[in-house]
Amino acid sequence: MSDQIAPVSLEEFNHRLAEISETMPKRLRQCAEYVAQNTDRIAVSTVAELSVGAGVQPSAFMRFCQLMGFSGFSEMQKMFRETYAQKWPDYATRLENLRANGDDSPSALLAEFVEAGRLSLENLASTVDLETLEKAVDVLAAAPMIHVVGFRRAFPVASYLSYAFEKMNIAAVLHDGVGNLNPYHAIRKGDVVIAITFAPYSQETIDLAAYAHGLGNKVVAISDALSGPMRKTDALMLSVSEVDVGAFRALSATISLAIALAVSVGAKREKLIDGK
Amino acid sequence: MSDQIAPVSLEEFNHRLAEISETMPKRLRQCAEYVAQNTDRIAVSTVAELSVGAGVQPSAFMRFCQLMGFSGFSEMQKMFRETYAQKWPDYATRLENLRANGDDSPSALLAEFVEAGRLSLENLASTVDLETLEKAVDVLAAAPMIHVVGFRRAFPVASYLSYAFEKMNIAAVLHDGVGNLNPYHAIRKGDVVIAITFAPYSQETIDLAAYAHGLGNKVVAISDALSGPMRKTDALMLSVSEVDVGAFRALSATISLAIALAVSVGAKREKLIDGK
DNA sequence: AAAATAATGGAATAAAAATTCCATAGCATG
DNA sequence: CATGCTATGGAATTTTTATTCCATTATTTT
Repeated sequence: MSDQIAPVSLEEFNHRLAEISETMPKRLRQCAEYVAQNTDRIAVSTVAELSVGAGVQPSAFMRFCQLMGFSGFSEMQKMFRETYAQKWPDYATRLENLRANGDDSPSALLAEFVEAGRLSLENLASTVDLETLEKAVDVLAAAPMIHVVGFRRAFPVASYLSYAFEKMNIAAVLHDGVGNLNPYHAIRKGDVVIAITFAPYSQETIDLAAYAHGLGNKVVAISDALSGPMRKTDALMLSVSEVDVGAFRALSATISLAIALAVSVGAKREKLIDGK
Repeated sequence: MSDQIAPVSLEEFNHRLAEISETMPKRLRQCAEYVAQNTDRIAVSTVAELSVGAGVQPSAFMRFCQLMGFSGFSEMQKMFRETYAQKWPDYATRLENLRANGDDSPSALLAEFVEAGRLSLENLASTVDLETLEKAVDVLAAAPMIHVVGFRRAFPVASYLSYAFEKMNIAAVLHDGVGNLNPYHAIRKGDVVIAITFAPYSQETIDLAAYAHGLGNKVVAISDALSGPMRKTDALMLSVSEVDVGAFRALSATISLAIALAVSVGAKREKLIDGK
């Protein structure tokens, strides 16, 4: 076993690998070779699998881990699993720390929201369901009228969507609940509804979507989970998970998705007009 | 155990999750919720870890796996480990993949907005004027009533601000222009106005801010430049520069700043109350 | 309100995986 | 070519992890 301290990051790991692989015996060098080429598999494989891949015995692989400075395979794997998870730090814990420090200064809060926003955006980029997004664009591009609905914390998103539609000369109404007018009359056959709602889901939004669906109309939903009550309306579900800061979220990802959707619809419509 | 066939891809998995999660009992729904939000952890975690994450017993998590169509956790994990390699590429690559689908495809546009949002947030973090921000928090925390005003593309920001204030039980009104009522009567001496406006600046917003300033009231402005017409109102100017995508912007930075401002005010008020 | 059914928690068990150990094979050195 | 040292393979052991089972608790139905 090496008396060296174990690497704690990918960089350190690679450095040590390069450093010692020269002087390794044959089998262990095979391990080094294989590991260098398949770094990404370490987090999700067993010693048995890796040793087969490297063409050595499990015990040989074990010795390799120890030479690298770890106590064994498990410890080495732990490092890789943690590196992978690093992108999603535990926000609950971080917030607790923040609270514990009494650090609710404006700048600390702003930093939190900025960081939460960045994470949410990254996550959006890697989890968005492109197929559904494209279907939603098609449906909306063909709609004679778009109804946008979203209350409470979804309302800013709804209002921004209708602003964007207006700017692009796309027929759209924002159902804002002003005057408690019955919005149902406005919905005609063929119209499309964009419903935005997050847990706890607001009943008005769900009802409107359900009503439109009952008429045989298409519904596009923007929500924070694939499950949720919009499911019943057969909606094209676009789910976004925002990283919360305390009881609030910055809506960065949701608004980005919404505006991208709107602009895509605009682009698609232009294409359709040009095509004719 | 379900007689359904097990999902073999992330899409299938998500689909099935959405499909059955409404009809699940409480604990299993907790699992579904947690899994939907932490898909990336499954490949590198144990049942024990995931079940504490979801707040359930390991056996409950087990039943969840079976309901999803797998024989057990191991089989489910296998699916995630196999698709793991595709998720490993970093954020830059994922963005490229989004862009690869053609210039004005929804995914390329989304990538643009995501990237613009990230840049804007970075920029916000490094350029925000902390001193002004803190002054604004102080002023707002002391206000008997907060008036929020912002039209057109600033309106989503304004509405989110008033949502946040409402949630924190802070007296605030959103001047939304509905009914063309004269908003000036609502403004009393000592009230504070938050005015949000971007070029081209909307006259109503400027007028309201100027009126409040004329009464001797404080004005907090969120805008896209330090100059601009709000200057005249002696406002505490918070400037945010958003990166545009074509004619649109994702508002990520502006909303983050706004919500951080609101939450800071809430925190400050609590402190003031505790102090007395 | 009682009975039946479904859900849950927790401990017991089974399975899988990691780790160690040791006998043997290879290799260099005198 | 014998001796000591290192490397190796494979089986035995230990540890961790998944899975099952059942008693208890909720929920629904009659």
